[in-house]
Amino acid sequence: MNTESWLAQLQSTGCRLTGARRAVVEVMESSDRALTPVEVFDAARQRDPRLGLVTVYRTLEKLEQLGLIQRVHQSRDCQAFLKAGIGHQHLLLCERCGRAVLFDGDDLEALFSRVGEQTGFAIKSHWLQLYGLCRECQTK
Amino acid sequence: MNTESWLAQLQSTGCRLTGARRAVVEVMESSDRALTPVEVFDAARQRDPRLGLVTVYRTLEKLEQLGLIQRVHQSRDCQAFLKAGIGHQHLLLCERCGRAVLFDGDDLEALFSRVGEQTGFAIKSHWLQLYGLCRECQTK
DNA sequence: GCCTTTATTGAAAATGATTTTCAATTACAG
DNA sequence: CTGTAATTGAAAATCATTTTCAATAAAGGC
Ligand SMILES: [Mn+2]
Ligand SMILES: [Mn+2]
Ligand SMILES: [Zn+2]
Ligand SMILES: [Zn+2]
Repeated sequence: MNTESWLAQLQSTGCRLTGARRAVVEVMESSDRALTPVEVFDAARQRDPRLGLVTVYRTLEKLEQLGLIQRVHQSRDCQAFLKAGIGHQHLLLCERCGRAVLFDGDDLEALFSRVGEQTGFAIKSHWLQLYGLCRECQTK
Repeated sequence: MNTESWLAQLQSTGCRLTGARRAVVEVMESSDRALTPVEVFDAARQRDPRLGLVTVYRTLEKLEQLGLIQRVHQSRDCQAFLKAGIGHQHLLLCERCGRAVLFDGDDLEALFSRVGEQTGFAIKSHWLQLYGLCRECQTK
């Protein structure tokens, strides 16, 4: 259960440990797909029925600041959140069920230097996402 | 002046040619950076002071459907629009001034097959954006 | 040019997501 | 256990976008 580690990190930055935060953390930490604030709200409310949507927004903001979750941009929903990986990674998303997988080890240096030369830009960072169908969704 | 070509395309799909559309087209066609609907509104209003923001939204939607402009997602603004290139291309954005450059000729096939094998996903499409500083912004 | 038809327009209202305000509650240091 | 300051949820405010609607004007036929 990684949940305790997330809660410990929250606590170490001066946050108090509440039922509302625990519920949101449990939902985010155990989800393998990006969730919108309302989806987090619906899931977390089952653990803490008093929970308000406002608190979900506030907790997501805190978790993002701590680098425990990341914002996921998609053509439709740009406000969904997913647990973050460690270090530089990229996302692979299932177009059907939304499942998300992180991967690393891209080698784009050659591309960067070519584009840098052609355009005169100094390239600082990049953003790569792959879309497809996960194993389960391929057979349905 | 490519503006006329955009207007002709609009007309060929049954649209009427109005001052409002002409203003929005001129702004989008001549901008080298992504603009939000309000930015388009402010710029286009100088050509057609009567212009309403609603019409900007409606015209941007039409231009996007025709493939003349594309939506640009960034960490902050996910609702900005930029003229589209031809065929499969990627974006390079200046982090300072917002200038946008399209480029093509990425070779990511090796990466796709490796990630596909490791994850079991069938990879269908991808999304790549580079960020950096344009030549002008490097020297300031 | 002058009608007629019908798409287009902008103002205002409606919607939906997010943020702010605020008084009541509660975690937790002492 | 107590005092205090952080946290909470409800309600109100804000902001971007969409819908509604009556007035306007583009384009085609004359
Ligand atoms: Mn990378
Ligand atoms: Mn590509
Ligand atoms: Zn799937
Ligand atoms: Zn620049």
